[in-house]
Amino acid sequence: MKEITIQQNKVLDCIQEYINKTGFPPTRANICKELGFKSPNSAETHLRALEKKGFINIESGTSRGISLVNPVEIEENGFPIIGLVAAGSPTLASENIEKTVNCPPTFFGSGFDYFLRVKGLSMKDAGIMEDDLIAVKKTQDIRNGDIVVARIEDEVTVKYFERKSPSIIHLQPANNDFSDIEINLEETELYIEGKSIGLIREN
Amino acid sequence: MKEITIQQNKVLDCIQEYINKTGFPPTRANICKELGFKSPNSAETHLRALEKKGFINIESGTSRGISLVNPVEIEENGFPIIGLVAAGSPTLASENIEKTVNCPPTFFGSGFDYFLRVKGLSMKDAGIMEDDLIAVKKTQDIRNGDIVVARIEDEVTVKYFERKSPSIIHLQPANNDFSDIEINLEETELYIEGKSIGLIREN
DNA sequence: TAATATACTGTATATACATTCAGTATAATT
DNA sequence: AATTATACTGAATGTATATACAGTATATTA
Repeated sequence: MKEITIQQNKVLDCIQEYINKTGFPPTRANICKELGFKSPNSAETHLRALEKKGFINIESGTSRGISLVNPVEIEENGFPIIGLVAAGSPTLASENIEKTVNCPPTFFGSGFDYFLRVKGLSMKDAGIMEDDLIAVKKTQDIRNGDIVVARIEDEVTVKYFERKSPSIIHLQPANNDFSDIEINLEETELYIEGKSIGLIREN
Repeated sequence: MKEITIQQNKVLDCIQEYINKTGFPPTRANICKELGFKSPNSAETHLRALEKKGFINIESGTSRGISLVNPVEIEENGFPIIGLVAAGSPTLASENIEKTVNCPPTFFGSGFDYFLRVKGLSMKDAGIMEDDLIAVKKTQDIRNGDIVVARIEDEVTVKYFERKSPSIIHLQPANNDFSDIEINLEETELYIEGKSIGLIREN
């Protein structure tokens, strides 16, 4: 965005205030009245300058055809999106972070830690589709039926959690094309990264 | 807020969409073009009715002097959640708003207008489950395969959109337990409230 | 039965508005 | 020294726009 002069900034502010106050943009005459100009051409030339510099759009031949070009919102501390790779643990290392999503920490009721981008359709019948973002809360407080992010040896997967016995865990997909994974904790290492407490889909 | 007729609701939606699209309110002629009216007075009378019922303000003698009384979505990045009721149009009237969700307007790429809480499982195979919140963008720019919020006569539903011929539209569920809805536009009134551009699930 | 609200078409018109042209003047570039 | 951007006044003009008026028609309310 190019430089802006003091007068042009006044005009830009004037437009913003006018829209906030009335709900629609000002005419040239409105701007003149607000800023004390005596000729509509004073507003006109400032508007042309603002358009040229990319701060506003002007719809030609249209009354009040001014629209603000909103600058990109400031990216505050958002939540990271982590890609779910077939092998490897989803770490918060920066190289694994696709981008960050700006939303309140309490977006899904209780707090969560990161978003995980889902690959595959193994949880299709639970309404979790390819490329969905599941909100993951890092916790070991897992109950039967929870959707968990589990790491078996080096492979990360999203499944329903079902404890059959103290040492036998079933990880169940929500898709008939996939089979249950039975894990004997005495033979195989299982680590629960966390559980899904919400979902976002960007179409 | 008083009752609103279907036609008046169309005009209200039209105004909102126009502002979203252009940044400034429509003229009478703009509304006529969008909704297929042939006389500017058609828009005029609807506007007067909407003003009388308190949905809009009209600044007399002013071009494009229409302002929305209830621009809920502008309030601090809060987007309203509207319940999907079997009968009736999802309006932004305050009594229909469950609560508001705080998230950036560009959360799903392009802008959207409100969240609709989904009832039933007719879009189950598209990963849309009961009580999910779909992000609805009010628009008439619909393409085959889009997930739309449609109103057939007085019933609101979420389905895939498929235009079979200029006057035949299929609304397809994503669930084998449900059947396609075939609509002949010459016999049945169909109004597209908007399309789904994203989804949020709160577990 | 009369009155009112809804839902339109169609014509007409005063004016609100965008936009161009003609100037004046100052400061910053090239 | 010439050009360009900024910062205005003032007048003129075509048209974009609001809005009234005249109809037609149906449904609802008092």
